[in-house]
Amino acid sequence: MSRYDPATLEPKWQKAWDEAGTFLAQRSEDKPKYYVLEMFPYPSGRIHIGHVRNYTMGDVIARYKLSTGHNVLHPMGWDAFGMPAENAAMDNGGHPADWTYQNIDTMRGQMKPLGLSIDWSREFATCDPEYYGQQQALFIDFLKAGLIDRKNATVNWDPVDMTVLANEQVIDGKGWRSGAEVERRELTQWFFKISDFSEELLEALDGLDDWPAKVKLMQANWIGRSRGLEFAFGMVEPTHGHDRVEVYTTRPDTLLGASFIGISPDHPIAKELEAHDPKVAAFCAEARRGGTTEEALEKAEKLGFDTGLKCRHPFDTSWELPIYIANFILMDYGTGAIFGCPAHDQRDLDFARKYGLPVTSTFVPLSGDHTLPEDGGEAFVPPKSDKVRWTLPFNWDEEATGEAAIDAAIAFCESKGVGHGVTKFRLRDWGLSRQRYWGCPIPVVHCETCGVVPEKKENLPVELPKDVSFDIPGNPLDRHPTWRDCACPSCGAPAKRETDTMDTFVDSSWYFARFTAPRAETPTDMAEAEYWMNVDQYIGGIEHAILHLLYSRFFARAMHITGHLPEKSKEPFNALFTQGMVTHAIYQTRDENGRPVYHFPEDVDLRDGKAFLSDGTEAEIIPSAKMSKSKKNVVDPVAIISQYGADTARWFVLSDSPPERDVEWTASGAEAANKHLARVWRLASEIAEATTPAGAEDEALLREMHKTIQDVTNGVESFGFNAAIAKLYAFTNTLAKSRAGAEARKTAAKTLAQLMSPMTPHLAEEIWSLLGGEGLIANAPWPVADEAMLVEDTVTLPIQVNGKRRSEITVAKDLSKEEVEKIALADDAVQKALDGGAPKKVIVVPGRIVNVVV
RNA sequence: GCGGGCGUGAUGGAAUUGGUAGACAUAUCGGACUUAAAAUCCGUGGGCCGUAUGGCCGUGUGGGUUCGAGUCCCACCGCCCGCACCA
Repeated sequence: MSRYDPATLEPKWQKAWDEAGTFLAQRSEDKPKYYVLEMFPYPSGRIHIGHVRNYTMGDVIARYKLSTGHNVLHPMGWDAFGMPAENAAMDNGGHPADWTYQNIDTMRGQMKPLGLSIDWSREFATCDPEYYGQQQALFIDFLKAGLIDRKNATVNWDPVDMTVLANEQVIDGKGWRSGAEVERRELTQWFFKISDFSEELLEALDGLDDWPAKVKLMQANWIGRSRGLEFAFGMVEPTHGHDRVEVYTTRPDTLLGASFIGISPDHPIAKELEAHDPKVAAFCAEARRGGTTEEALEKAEKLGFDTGLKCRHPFDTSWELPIYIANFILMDYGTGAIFGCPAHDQRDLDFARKYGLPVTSTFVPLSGDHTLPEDGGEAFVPPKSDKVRWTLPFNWDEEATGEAAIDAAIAFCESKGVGHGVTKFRLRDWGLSRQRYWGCPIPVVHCETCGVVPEKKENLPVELPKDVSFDIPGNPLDRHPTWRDCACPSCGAPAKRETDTMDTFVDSSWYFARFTAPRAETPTDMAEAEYWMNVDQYIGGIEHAILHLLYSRFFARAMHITGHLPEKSKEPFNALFTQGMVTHAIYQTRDENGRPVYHFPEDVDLRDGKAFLSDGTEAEIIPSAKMSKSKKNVVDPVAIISQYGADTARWFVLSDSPPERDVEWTASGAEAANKHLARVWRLASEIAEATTPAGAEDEALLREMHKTIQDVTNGVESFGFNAAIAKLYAFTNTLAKSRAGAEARKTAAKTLAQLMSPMTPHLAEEIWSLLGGEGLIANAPWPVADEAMLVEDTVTLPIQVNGKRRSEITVAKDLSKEEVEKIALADDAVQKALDGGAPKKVIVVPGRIVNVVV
């Protein structure tokens, strides 16, 4: 007998699918459609095992939906703009486009052997001018619809390289290449007005029933709706034309605990002072040091500068509060000014202690030991829903929750004419400008007479020039000799092109819509979008829970407003699944200085759970670490496929862990997966030649088969791939041991192949054809469990005594509670526990359990 | 720092969502087949006590709710994801 040989059978079936056009998405009204999409990859150069897992999951769904009678759309493309291509050009020369397209070719070549059911005819890369030209058309439509704005934003400025840095290029507050201290600088930028949709994006989360609750919660917190008070502190002495400081606070109830006013270094008052006072200028320069991330701001040492200016408290004009410039206040938030209440905010308390400012509690706990912050305790910050005792209420009960107090405080302030209650959102507008070459050019022109003018649509795409160099920092578009110069689309006079390009999040915010009509002359084709949208199942990493998904939700709305998507697509992803990573053990030794040295898995021998190098040295095993090239704990899918075949890789990445969690890649696990597939192949080959007559064991096998159909179907439907695979293992064991007749075993083996076909499609096709299945298994209708074969007439119930399992009974399935109780109480173990007495209580959960309390 | 999540045998994990903890798989050990090895097949497989029937303990740690907790609540510890210019 020949053996399981994926190296010949996998290409054979891939060719068969190709020739039959099995996975070309077909629009037809006679079948329901199903659109399954995995987040498309960045073309980094090689696929990694995480891609294999991600795309295999999508493939299982796609193939399952195909066999349940759907027109399936399962496309693939490339998120191809971005910094790595420019960094490669800087480091090694060459052009970002060449680097990117070569990587795409490599990765496509690595992906195709996986046998994914992808409609490759729809493939595109976001750096194709055909794609980004349509993106420019969208930009122009958004601009005309008032969905885009221009204003200032803070960026990381590298004063040595004279360039804007991405957050990831700022390491410990220093530029990654220059090592210079980064400073925060303001620049005029383009913005999508996503904050206009804050309320809607928040409210609509409720309708996303098939999204993970945690993702919806993260988005809700990110959008961050808050109710607060906007009001002004009058200044004791006006300065440079300013006589008041506008603040927004979510805790107006603590207004009587106010201690100081804090303003951003970029606040208009701070800027005035900076221009006139070198000491203020020095402080502001110091305060602007470091990166722009929220994390950096929160973790930085809190610094303040006493301006000497004072404000009056709105409730008591004799009460004067000092105005500090503080480095932790961002101009982008609220009004760029706050009042500090040290008793009820730890950051304000640290600040107050550092600068010797007063601390006044406005409420204390209802009971228990409490050291007041004025006496050296921590800031008291209970949840707003907790009741506390107020020592300084204005118009509410002494015992009230923070929530009630805030509402009462807003009402009180409004009645006194001190400000007004407002609802604000944390969500900021989406700054899309990037001072980089390798992105979609922003299609506008700056004209001296006409101002900012959008490019004419017939001139799209505004293509990136090819003749650029990356030998000096900064954006090559800025210094390109001719590309910048153009004619104003409005008046025809000489003008300058915008040299900023778009954030790569823009590219990925509508690619799912483009897949429905990837060659259309407009961004989308409404008929195609009507048919294929929405994405029925979207699959990707949890790291995209907020930004990518929120931006896509905004884009879908904006595309609807501008007539590029139907109403129903305002929420473009019906269901979302976030999968875990693939991890791998790290093998580590130490050099003479105690520094870690890492070793590739293929250079390590595993014996008795220990790892040894070729020279016999034992290496430490660090399990389940995120794969990283520097730690050398990577496995190359290409090597796995050539060693075991794609089906083994696919089977393994699905088998060991629930899809939403991380899975640990182990050599022994991959080996075992391969052995199992070889066993299934052997089993099917034997069954193909079997001639045993029908017999008494047929029914037991078929019953088990129907149960397996049910379990595997449920598993696939609910993303329980690992559980489905466990059932398939169990059923393979049953089939291997079965003495049923040849016909029953053939039926069982064909069904087994069908149930395995979404995971191991090549092996499944091979078995299907071996056992005389009709056509391709990929097109065969999914097996349906026969309800009659699932019914059991008896059930085994565990008997607990005081919650501990002591015995079990087997009873008729529909036996009454009273009868079950009677049988349970008669059980030896129960009798022994009762010791002649009567039970205190008997709990009978039908079909589940009996618990006797003694 | 803030927001979100995760934690079960030597290992990856299962558990019908509050009802028999450890399915399925890996490592290990034992056996069959073989001159031998590989492959394959059968068995063992949380800890402790016991020849065994069985008993006690056990889901990161500590507490709580419940007839019953891996599952719910509170606190703590550890790890992971995100924090708006990485993709």
